[in-house]
Amino acid sequence: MKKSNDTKYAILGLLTTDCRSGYAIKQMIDRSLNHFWKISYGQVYPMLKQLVTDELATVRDTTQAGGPDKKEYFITEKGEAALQEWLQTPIDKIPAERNAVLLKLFFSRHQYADTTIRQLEDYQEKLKERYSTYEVIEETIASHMRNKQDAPYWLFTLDYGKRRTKAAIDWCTDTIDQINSGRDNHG
Amino acid sequence: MKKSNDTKYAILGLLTTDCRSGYAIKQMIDRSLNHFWKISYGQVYPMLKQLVTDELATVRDTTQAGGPDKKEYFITEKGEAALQEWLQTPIDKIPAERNAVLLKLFFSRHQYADTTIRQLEDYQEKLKERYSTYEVIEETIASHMRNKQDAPYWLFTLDYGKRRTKAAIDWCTDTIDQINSGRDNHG
DNA sequence: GTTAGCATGTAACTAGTTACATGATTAT
DNA sequence: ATAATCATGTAACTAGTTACATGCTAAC
Repeated sequence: MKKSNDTKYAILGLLTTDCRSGYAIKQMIDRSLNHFWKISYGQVYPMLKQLVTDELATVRDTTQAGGPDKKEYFITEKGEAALQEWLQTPIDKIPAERNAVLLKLFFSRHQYADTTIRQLEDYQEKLKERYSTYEVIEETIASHMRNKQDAPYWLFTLDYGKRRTKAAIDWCTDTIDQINSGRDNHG
Repeated sequence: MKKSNDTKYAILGLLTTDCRSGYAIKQMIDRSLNHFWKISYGQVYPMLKQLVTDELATVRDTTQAGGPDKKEYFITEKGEAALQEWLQTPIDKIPAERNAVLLKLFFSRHQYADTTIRQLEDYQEKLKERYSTYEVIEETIASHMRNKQDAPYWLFTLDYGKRRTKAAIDWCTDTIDQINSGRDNHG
């Protein structure tokens, strides 16, 4: 069983949009795929090299007027075939989220209710911030919409993030309430 | 800035429940923390060793009548202090979920609507399975309820998982509908 | 002159997975 | 006998992060 390395296909897929350089790919992931994918330069550049080695992409050195030199990558036919094959392959298992907040909550009988509530409030605040970044991503996608074909799919992924984040925010409110009412009963 | 290694505290925390061996810890995580944490034996055993080295736990060899030998671990006072300190520390950032389904959806203009829908249906099915495992976890927690003090917190984490999974299931339904109605318009 | 943004890359590290190896006991 | 469950562990690997190193251009 070979591992299919989704990050490889994230990069390959982005070569089908306007992203042609390692820098542009990193920017794009940070700005528009941020809610379900992330990557570091330490992955981007070696992987682009690998794509060329595997003949899934070609590279061309480009000198820009008014900007530093860069490398432009282009997906090959073999690359497009590989991308489509990957798109058709169903995922084998649901992504496992590792959530340190829940881990702490799980052991919270070792803690005063106050401290637990503070943790949940802090988490909720971060979730709200995240929710508001979805608005930013929505704008980014809207302004990128020369690519009309991509737009609906990109907005679907955004909707997913919003709904799940909303569910988590609401859970925080309700859980804080429950801890508070439990505390009142015992105090 | 030192990384605080949450897995270490997951194990340390479980030593405050009835789990005393590496095997028991692994079972517990698979059965009751499964929806927000996972671990492999390749982490458990070396980490238990590390806890002893760091004096956060002690170990005792135990021979069982009717069972193989095992090692029992006990949290020390230093360990309990470390656990509490970790519990009080707020998380620095929201866990980033890497979701290959969304990644594929993001590039789905390269794919027939049928194939995209099949992916979403497959994902939804897996989500429903996962949702039903929450019922199992709920039972496990209920049967473990000698530890009455832990119960409410464990059920909170379960509620989180249920709500978020429900949000994802509903999103699948709505997204499939939208893709279908879009296809009708263009066909 | 200095900050911000564009641009490319590597080395060392940390975390986590997978496959392997061993062996006891209990139930079918 | 043989499968399931209990029990412990390591080696090799893969993925991903962080810190570092370099250098250009444009705007303030």
